[in-house]
Amino acid sequence: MPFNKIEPKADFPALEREMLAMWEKTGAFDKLREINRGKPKWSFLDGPITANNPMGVHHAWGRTYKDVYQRYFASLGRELRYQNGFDCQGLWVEVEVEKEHGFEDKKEIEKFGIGKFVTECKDRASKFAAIQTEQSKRLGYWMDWDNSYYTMSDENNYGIWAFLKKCFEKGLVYKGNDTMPWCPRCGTGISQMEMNEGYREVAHMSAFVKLPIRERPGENLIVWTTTPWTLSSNVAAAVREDMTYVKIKQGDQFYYVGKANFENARTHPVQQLDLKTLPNLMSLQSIFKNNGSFEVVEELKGAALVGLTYDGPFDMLDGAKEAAVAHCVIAWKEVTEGEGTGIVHIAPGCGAEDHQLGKDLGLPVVAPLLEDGSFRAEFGFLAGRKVDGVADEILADMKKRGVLFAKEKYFHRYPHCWRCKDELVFRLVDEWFISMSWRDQIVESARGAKWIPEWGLDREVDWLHNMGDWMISKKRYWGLALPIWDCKACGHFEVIGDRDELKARAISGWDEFEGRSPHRPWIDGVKIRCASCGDESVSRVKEVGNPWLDASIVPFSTMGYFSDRENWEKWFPADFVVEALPGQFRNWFYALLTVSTMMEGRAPFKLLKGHALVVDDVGQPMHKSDGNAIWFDEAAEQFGVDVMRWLYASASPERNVLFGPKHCDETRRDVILPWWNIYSFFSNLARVDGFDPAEHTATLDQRSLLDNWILSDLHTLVRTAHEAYSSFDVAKVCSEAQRFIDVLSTWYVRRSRRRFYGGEWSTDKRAAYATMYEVLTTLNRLMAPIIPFLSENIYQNLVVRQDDAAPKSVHHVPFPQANEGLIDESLSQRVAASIRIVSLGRSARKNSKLKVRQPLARFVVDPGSDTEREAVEQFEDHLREELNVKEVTIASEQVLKEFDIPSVTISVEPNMKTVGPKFGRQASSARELIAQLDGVKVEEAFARGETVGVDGVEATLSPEDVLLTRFYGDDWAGASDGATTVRLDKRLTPELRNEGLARDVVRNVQSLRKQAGLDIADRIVLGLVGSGLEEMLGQCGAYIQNETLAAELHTAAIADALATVEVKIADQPVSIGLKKMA
RNA sequence: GGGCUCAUAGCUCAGUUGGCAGAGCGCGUCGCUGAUAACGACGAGGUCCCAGGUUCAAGUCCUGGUGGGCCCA
Repeated sequence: MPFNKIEPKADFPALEREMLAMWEKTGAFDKLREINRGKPKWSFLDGPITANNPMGVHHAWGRTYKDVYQRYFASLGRELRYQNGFDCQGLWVEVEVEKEHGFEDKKEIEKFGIGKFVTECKDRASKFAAIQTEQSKRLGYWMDWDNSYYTMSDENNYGIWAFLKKCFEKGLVYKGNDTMPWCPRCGTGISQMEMNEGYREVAHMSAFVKLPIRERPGENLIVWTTTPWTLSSNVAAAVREDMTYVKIKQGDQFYYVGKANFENARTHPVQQLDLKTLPNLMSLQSIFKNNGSFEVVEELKGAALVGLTYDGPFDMLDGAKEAAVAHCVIAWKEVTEGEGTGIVHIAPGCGAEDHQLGKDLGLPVVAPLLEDGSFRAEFGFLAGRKVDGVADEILADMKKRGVLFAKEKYFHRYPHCWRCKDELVFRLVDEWFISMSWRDQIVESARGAKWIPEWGLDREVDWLHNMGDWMISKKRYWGLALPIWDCKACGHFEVIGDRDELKARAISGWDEFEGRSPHRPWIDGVKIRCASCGDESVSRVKEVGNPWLDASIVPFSTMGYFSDRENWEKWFPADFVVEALPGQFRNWFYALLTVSTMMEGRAPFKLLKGHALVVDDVGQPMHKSDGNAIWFDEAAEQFGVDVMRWLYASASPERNVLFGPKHCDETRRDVILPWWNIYSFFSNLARVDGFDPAEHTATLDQRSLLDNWILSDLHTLVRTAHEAYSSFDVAKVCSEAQRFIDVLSTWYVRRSRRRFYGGEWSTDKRAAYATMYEVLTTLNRLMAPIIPFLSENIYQNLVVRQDDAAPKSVHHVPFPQANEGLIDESLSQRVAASIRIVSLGRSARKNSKLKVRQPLARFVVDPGSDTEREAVEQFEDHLREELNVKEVTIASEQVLKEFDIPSVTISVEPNMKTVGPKFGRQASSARELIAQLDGVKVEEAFARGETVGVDGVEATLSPEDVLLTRFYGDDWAGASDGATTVRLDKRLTPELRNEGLARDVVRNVQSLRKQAGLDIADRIVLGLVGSGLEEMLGQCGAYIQNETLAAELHTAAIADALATVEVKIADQPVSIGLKKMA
């Protein structure tokens, strides 16, 4: 079948959709799996994507990597699992469902019904998994989409039970309490990892509060807080023993504060907000001044205050009773001289550090808040009030009672719920934990895998060492049902390891549960008998599990660990995992390693590769709320996914990728379009010429030097691509391929173009076609993992249409092997040299304002190396044509004389690479002295085999120590680069001048032909009117007629011209007119 | 507060064992005109963040800063 006619302006998104449909119709993916079935395995483990929203462009980076490497290993004949994962359970899904219903808090969920709510969460995850599946297909991501894993599956959930049971058996599961960040709206604790993501800068009304010292009437401590509600739970006041404090007298009262704190200028600790618009903070000193005159009466060490007792601000509330008797000044080394008063309000029930300190010192804990962030009944006027609305009232109340010293609006970073954006509070809660006492084992697992980049391992180990015990519970609804049955009667708890165990242990509720997924609320009805006290109403704890558990059991649950161990052993551990780096050290990677170490004592992957983030055009993180996020679908249809994939594949993995229209355009222009242009150039010619790849072949010795060169470079590229792909460095494949495309376009095709024109199938034409065909099909296969659509489209035309026996998809073709026999390093170097010399020639022309259109008599090359000399000899024709000269000559003494090339002046520059070591300490001064040498004399001396001395220094110069730069006479245009010098003869004979004029005329006529809408083959009558054209026409008339298909050439205006134009040629006005031949 | 990391052209980034500061984009000039809304060439553009130090020689090595980013506390 003939080759397709290729439109130069391609609609890539449309082309991609066509290929998608074709794959779908022909079952191309299934066919690939069939081809590789039973072959050596390559195990990829997919980190599940959160199935809660449609994909953004940022998801496409990681997925591009996943698909690229899968396609590469498939092309090597490896069997793959192709299993995609969806992360389904967790708060983020709940939040969206809540939003849909407009729920404000957990009460509304319970009113709505946990069962209905959980079902909707499930449905939402399924819905977006389906949407993401379609989007992933559009990305060209080849996966076994009917076999994706879902973290909400029974297999996955029961798998986690098994893990937790193991932890339990080792005594690592415990119920703990801690003061932790809590989201009052979501009614759940926020883990350390989650909190890191939620900091925002906000203003709070802060309070300076008086604490009257019981032992010393009239004397007060002053503490400061940005969270006045915590004052209700104050237990102690902390000072640093070695810090200096001042005692200040104001009116009839005395106050204690830190000396440095007292004197410090204060600032808001914010970075993002516009600092100029922030109100200034008053120093503590100024705050005193505001209250009237004062005087510092004494300086003392903090130690002098320790042990004093004081009256708390809310001792009258029932809830604070226990603390009231305990109020005392304690020593704490964390107290600072920076912000605050130097005396720190300690509320162990309202702050993590406070809680730790309280534990250490055995202080009572006052926990004032309920789950929903409201005050407990024992807190008097605050009872039932939500914590986020009481600051003003608390301040007003303290003011009324005279214990408020001052208040002030204060801007700072404060943690917020990463999902609902509400402010977090610190709250004392019971949660379930896995002890990390065995962290060293996990570290060992981490070390057992290879990490790219290498520092990833260090980062992970660092995290593992610092990580506290893993809080695995969440007081929510949609998630793993923690398999912990906790006996209310005796406090004994146990972990159930799987469904069968639960069935065996169940004494009630099983029948209702049977047939349900192990989720709330259905699982909650199953009761067991307490193994310790025999109580028969032991229920599961209410909590659900941390979602990172869900994602981390997958190396086991998805590979058949619990159902088909033999199969599991074939795929575990995974050969490859690739995910975005930031965050995952403390999330998925951490959890994966923890679970897998518990289950099998080793990492679940052999190699982990990480990459950075996708940010917008100007480097800012993409956020839906900032309006700079780009949805995947939009980008896919605007730029095409091949462009997107190339952009991602070519990016440096450790650096954030800037994604935006500008960068997509750049990628398209730099890579996709040049590649397409080369391809369409070939296909269109092949179509017209009736090229048949089976028939029009060429042996190596029938091919031209250029052919052998491009084949050499091609196979070097194949070799490099293999190395790069298999070391997971696709960016290198991209950069090398791009370099190849560039040289293919700008040299091979450019230089070979004419070989494709003309009718007969000469040996040379066959060679050109055969070579081009091999280059295109090979390069196409090479890039197929990166740009699967475009390469498929090209393959269908270049191969499938020509050969019925060929594999039906480019992705079924084995990856090409480098033919080392075709690689000729020295030929590549010679071609590179010829390209360099042409570039020098162009530079010389440019410097002397001699346009390429003007033919010149002679190009003289003084080669800088043997390679260049050979290049000039071998590629003389190319040099002549590219530079439009009549002759190319290699410089020699005889040549210089013969063509009257004047002696040149030469400047001398030191080559510091050799001069440095040789001159040592004197190198600097030598450098200047050398530059002043007479270059001609230096060159002559070298020519005689002598070295050259430099005044004032001892060593002498050899040829390799200096660079000599030549200057050329009036008749010559020259350029030099290193040791290479080229010269162009600037002298124009009348014949040369005429030829130049003729080419000017031709160019203008061609442009006029195009304007007039003539077909390439139309013949014309041409009229030229202008002074001084006769001689030129006499010499070059035939040439002009030939080039412009002018059957007639007149030196008079054409009477009924189709088009005319007035131009200037060699500064002379010329009128050109033409009409179509009848 | 501690650790890691980055800082090079207007932009995005290379720069290996220390040895004449680079690429692409953008910009400017020009060319080509049967790859044509395409393509090519040439050019301009630098306080290599700052200050010290080592060295004949520092973008590169060392020390200390400044400024960004990430992580931890």
